Amino acid sequence: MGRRKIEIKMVRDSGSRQVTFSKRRTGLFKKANELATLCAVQIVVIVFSPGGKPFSFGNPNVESVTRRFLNQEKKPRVNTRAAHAEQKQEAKLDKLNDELNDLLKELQVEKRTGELLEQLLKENGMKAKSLDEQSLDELLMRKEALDDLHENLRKHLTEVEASDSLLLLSEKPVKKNQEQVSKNGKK
Amino acid sequence: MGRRKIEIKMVRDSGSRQVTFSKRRTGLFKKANELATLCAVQIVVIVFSPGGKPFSFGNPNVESVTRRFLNQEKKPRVNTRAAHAEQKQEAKLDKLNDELNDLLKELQVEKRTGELLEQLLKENGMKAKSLDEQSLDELLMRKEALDDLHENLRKHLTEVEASDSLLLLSEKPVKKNQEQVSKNGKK
DNA sequence: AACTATTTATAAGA
DNA sequence: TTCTTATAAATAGTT
Repeated sequence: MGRRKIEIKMVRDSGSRQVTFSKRRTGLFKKANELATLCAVQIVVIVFSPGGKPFSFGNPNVESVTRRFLNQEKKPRVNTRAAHAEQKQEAKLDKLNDELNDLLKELQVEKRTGELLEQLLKENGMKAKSLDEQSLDELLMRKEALDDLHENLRKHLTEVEASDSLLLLSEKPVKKNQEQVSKNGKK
Repeated sequence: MGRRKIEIKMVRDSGSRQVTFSKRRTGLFKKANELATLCAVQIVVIVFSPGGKPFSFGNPNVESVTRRFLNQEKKPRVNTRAAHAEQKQEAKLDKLNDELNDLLKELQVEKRTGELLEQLLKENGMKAKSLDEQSLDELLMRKEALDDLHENLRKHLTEVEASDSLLLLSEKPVKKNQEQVSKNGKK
């Protein structure tokens, strides 16, 4: 049977998802290592498994490359100084806050779905009857709507962040001889 | 002539090395994005080109994941005078980030519960049978674990809000859009 | 963990 | 940099 084409969207089954994660993490790290070797460049890959366990790869190591990235990004400073930096700071907070709100929204939807499912399950169990078409339909529709929401959220965040997260990070301070352009360092 | 096998060692010619870098960087970021999408995980890739130019990809963003990783590694805090304000700001960002991670964790649990319920529901519907003791037990245990997590999250959020979060959020003005200057690539 | 049928990635060449 | 193409590599579904 071999390999089959798949859609790039979250793998539903958690078991399969874990397997996919393991396989692809291995492949990704291998690719990262090849790139580092072939081109003699510094690289870092950090990924948290579905279970929250951290995995990382770094050439020559995670710390130094991360530090280089965080530090060198503060050079390209525009001259609006404090005002500019502050604006970026706000933008960053806005983003984190937006993410929080989006997640809260999604969590709410997820909980409602869970409640519905539990309810259906209980009724079904009590009556020892099978589900009717309507319930299944509603269930599937909710599931789809939820998946779409999640997908859109993820895509959106990736798009936005990928394009200017660096810019935001670049505003990071660390400039000692500057009054107080607080930002975040790595902590 | 198409693709040919190559040894994984530094490419001598700088021109070819740059070409190889560009192609593989694109491929690597694509893989990272697929992994993030397929498994709904946080990931960061940072790489410096042969010319020293930084490129990065992050889901949901570079900073959040980097912070999460560095935080868990536990870092000693360098501390000096002028760094006070900066530290404060940093602490706020860390808190927001922690909230984000907590929510992500809860969402994950919520989804797993949803999966389990859905599965049980389907099986039950197909077999037209009632739930067995074991399934109910597992369901209840999951419910409890979820409730505990939720409770902890609530406490945490309350704590944070009481101290800084609200102040922080209220401080920032209305969200203002800023043009995105994509300095270094991501894709 | 292995096994493969296929899909993807990519080294060369233009 | 972008495209084309022959092949090398990665990997989804199974066992």
